[in-house]
Amino acid sequence: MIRISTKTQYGLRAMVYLAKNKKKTCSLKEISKAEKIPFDYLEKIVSRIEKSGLIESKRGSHGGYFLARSPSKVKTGEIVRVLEGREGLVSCIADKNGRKRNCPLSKKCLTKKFWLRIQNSLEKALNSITLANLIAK
Amino acid sequence: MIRISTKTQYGLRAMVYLAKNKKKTCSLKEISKAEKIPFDYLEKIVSRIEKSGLIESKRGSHGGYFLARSPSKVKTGEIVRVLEGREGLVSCIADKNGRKRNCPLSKKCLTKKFWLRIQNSLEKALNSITLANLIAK
DNA sequence: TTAAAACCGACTATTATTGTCGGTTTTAGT
DNA sequence: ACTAAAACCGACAATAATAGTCGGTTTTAA
Repeated sequence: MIRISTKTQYGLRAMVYLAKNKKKTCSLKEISKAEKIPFDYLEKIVSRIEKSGLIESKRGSHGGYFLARSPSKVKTGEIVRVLEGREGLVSCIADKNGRKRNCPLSKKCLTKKFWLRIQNSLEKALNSITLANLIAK
Repeated sequence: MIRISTKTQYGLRAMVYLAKNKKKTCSLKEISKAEKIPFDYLEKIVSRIEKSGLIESKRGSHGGYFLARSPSKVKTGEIVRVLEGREGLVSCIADKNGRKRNCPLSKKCLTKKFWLRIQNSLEKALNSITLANLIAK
């Protein structure tokens, strides 16, 4: 089966943690311990998410991270998109620096529309679930 | 976005080619040329598909490959599963030599069920489309 | 002033992907 | 029987992506 990178899994876990603790700012140390994610790697991941605007940070002592919006306003699809990077389930679908290896068939290719359809269905699934849904159960 | 490997893309294209030419046996040379897939790589891919039983081969001169079933009986999900290998969208979901890196949280993890849900939705999409559907349009 | 935190860029190790190569075996046609 | 075309096979190699590490700088509350 197609794999989700552990980066994305870590990232989602971190986001869920922030959603569960949305009253306070959470330090990387805290998240890293609670979720058993390597500290330095987590930093890179969270910094990436922060740049996307999904979370915000407070620097200095007693600093940390917190959600930029309420958990019910954060779709899991947004998180996955930020961390998985590249656009397109297959390389011949659009680019946004997922690098488009131009398929030599393009026009005639019967599979392109198919992959597009799968991609849409996947995105639909991801966008139908929010962080609030995840912490609800 | 999550990526489908080019191996799987090649494999699907090859299968579509066989579906379009289901009257005859098609040689790798022929498929490779028509679909612009590196010959040696294609061989590896097709050999893998053959072992799964989705296609059959005839050896020797005038040999080649052909579908083991009618295109309407071959779900795209089967092809993807064979080529993508590993089970589970995330590593903590089952193993079948996708190698399970055991998640230290397991029980408490709120995200596992989520990934499972996404995986199901993806499989459903893939299993709802057959080779016949692809060549129909 | 100090300690705890975010922030940053470069580096490294490991693994997966995408091929390539050199050969063997099988088979139809001559 | 010989030849050419094909499948079949295992090992190798190059590249890219992933996962993780490291050494520092900057900011801020106490």
